[in-house]
Amino acid sequence: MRADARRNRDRILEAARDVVAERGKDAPMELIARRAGVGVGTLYRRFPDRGGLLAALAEQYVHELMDALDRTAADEPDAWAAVRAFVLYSVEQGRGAIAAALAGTSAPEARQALVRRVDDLVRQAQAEGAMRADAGTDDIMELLSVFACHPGVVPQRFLPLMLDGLDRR
Amino acid sequence: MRADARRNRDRILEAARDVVAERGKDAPMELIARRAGVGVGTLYRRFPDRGGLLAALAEQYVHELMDALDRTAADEPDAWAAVRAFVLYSVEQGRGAIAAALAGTSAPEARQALVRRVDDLVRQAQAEGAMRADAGTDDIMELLSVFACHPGVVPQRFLPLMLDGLDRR
DNA sequence: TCCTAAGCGGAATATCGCCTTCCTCTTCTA
DNA sequence: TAGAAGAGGAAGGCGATATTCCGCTTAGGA
Repeated sequence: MRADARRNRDRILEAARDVVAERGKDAPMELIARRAGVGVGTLYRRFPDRGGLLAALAEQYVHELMDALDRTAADEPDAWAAVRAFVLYSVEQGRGAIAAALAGTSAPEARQALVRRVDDLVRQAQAEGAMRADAGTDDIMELLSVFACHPGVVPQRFLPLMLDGLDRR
Repeated sequence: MRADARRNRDRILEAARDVVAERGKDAPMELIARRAGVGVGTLYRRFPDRGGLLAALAEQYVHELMDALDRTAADEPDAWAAVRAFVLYSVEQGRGAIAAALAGTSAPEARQALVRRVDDLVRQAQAEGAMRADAGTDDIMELLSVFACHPGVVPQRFLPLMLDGLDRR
C-alpha cells in the first residue's frame, strides 16, 4: 500500500471515530470523508462498505479502552477507584457513543477480552468492599452506553452521581 | 366538531404519545396515523403541522406528570420518597422520551408550573436531609430526559442506582 | 528523470423514506 | 334523507444519502 494511501486510511478512521461519536453509526459517509479531508471516492476505496469501516473502528476502539484500563489500573490506589476513573475517562472521551453504536457489531472477541478485564477489577472492588455487591460488570459496560447518546455536559454531571450510586451501601 | 372527528383526534394524540416516545419527535407521521388506526389524511386534517401535534402532546404530557406528582406527594411518607416515586413512575411510563423530545418545544408555561412543583419537593427533601444538597431540581428534570432515549430495561436498572447517588451523602 | 500503476476527488446518478396534497367515497346529524 | 363534514390512501414531490465512475494527480521504482 502506498504511503499516501496508508495516511488517508488513518485519517479516515480518525475522522470516523469522531463523527460516529457525534452522529451515530448511520452518520453520512460524506461527512466522514469531509472531516478526514478526503473525497468520498477515497473513503469508498478504503472501506467498500460501512460495515468494514465500523469493524475497523470497533477494533481500534476496544484497544484504546484496553489501554485506558491498563493505565488507570496502574495509577489508581485501588480497584474501585480504577473502575471509576476508567468509566469517567471513557465517557469524557466521548467514545461511549462508539461503544453504543457498535454494540453487537463486529469484534466480539476483542470486546470479550475487555469485559473480562473490567470484570476482574469489579470483583476486586467488591471484594475490597468499595463497590456495592448488587451491581456488576454488565452495569459498568451498560453505563458507557447509557451516557453515550448524551454528549456534552450531561455525563459530566450525572456520571459521578451514578458512580456514587454504585458505591458500597 | 363531529363526534367521530373528536374520537379520532383523541386516538391520534394517544398514538402520537406512544410513537414519539419510541421514535422521537421526528417519527414518521404515517406511523402515528397507522397506530391510531387512521389515514394520514385524517391526521393532517386534525393537526395541519407537526408543531401543532407536538404542542398538544406537550400540554397533555405535562398535565399527566402534574397529576402523578400530586399522587405521589400524597401517598409517600416524605418529600424525598415522593421525588423518587415520581421519577420512577415517569420513566416507567416511558414518557421521559416525550419530555426529551419536547424539551424546549411548546407549553413552556405549563412546564414551568411542573418544575416549580418539583422544586418545592426537592427543597423540602433537602431540608429534611434526605437528598444531597449539591444536586437540584434541574438534575431531576434532566434525569427524566437522560433515560428517555433508553426504553426498556435500562432505566429500570439504572434509575434506582442513580437515585441512590442522589441520597444524602 | 521518467513511467505507470495506484490513488484521488467529486460531480453525477440512483435510491429511499417521508411529507403533503387532493380527490373520491363514507358517515354523521339536523 | 340531504348535504356538510370527515375519512382514506394513492400519487407526486422533495431532500438527503449512498454509490459509482472517470479524468486528473502523484508516489516511488527503474
